[in-house]
Amino acid sequence: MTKLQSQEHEPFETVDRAPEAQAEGFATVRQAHESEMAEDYVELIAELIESRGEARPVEIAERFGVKPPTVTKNISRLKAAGLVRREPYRAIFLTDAGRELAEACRRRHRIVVAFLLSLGIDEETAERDAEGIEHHVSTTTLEAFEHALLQSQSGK
Amino acid sequence: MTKLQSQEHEPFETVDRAPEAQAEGFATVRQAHESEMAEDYVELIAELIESRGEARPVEIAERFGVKPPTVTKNISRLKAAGLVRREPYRAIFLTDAGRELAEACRRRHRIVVAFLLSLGIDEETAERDAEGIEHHVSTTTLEAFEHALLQSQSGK
DNA sequence: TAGATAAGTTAGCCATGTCTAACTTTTGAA
DNA sequence: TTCAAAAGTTAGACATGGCTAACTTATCTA
Ligand SMILES: [Mn+2]
Ligand SMILES: [Mn+2]
Ligand SMILES: [Mn+2]
Ligand SMILES: [Mn+2]
Repeated sequence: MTKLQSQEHEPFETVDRAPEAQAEGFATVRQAHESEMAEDYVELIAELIESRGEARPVEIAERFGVKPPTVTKNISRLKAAGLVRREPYRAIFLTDAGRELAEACRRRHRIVVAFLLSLGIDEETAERDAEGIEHHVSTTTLEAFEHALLQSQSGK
Repeated sequence: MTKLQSQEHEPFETVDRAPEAQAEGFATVRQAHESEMAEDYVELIAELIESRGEARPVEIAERFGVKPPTVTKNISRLKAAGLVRREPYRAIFLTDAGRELAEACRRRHRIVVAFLLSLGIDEETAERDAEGIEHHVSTTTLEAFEHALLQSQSGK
């Protein structure tokens, strides 16, 4: 309660930023979008392997809501990136790097969802929003979410 | 404190969802990314008009951290979408539709930033993360952010 | 075990959003 | 008032991530 200044009608101040800082922000968003496909794929592949024993293109296509050729193309990109291992017409496996990335993404995903749920948001909305938000949450913000989550758990 | 079940080591449950619901979530993310360029542009254009009197391609390019030809191309897309009005080599104006979209985006942006700040996140990180997150926040979630913000204001 | 069906791939198309190089228009200073 | 510098545009390239159509391979069932 030490520093109120003068805003009455305006709910929150607009933060003024240097052009260069702002540009960096947009660059960060673009980078996040570049990694997004890989993150979502390894995450889903890990979950399919866990729940179904293996990850098959049909299933992946169904879960993402895309057509099979899209999956084929993207899987070959993941392979080129060293995240999956696989032979044509066979199931898909994660490399060590893929598994590590998947674990980090699943953890982040769970935290984001749990955090949204803790705000009283319904499950469907929490999952839908988290699917996009997760890729834009820095380590700092993720930690803040975890912290807030602990608070809400002890306080309830 | 009425419904603890049985998780001990696992911090949060993974929400199991029907393939179709999951696919819808990813479709929502893809749609958000389709509107993203338009949203960020009208938002920035509105801010430039407000602070500098007009919105010029050079300035837009600098703030986004992209090259001028990218701005030219994107502005022509916005024009085709009916969000801006403009003649070659002149400054850029928002149409009524553009102004409306800009206002909604600016409001949403401010709320997301304010919410992140309320979690104790530093300004730079809040702005950077918000730039991506804002496009994935549903009305429901935005309202939850506003609500949490009110709580944190009264409680502090 | 043959043949039908399901799964997966290939080829080629498209939209988006970025870039560089080269050109045009506007602006402003001498 | 000219002309150089700054601003803006055009053309053409590229990567990404979707798609359909047509083909190939694998699986299952009669
Ligand atoms: Mn996602
Ligand atoms: Mn996810
Ligand atoms: Mn943004
Ligand atoms: Mn995004």
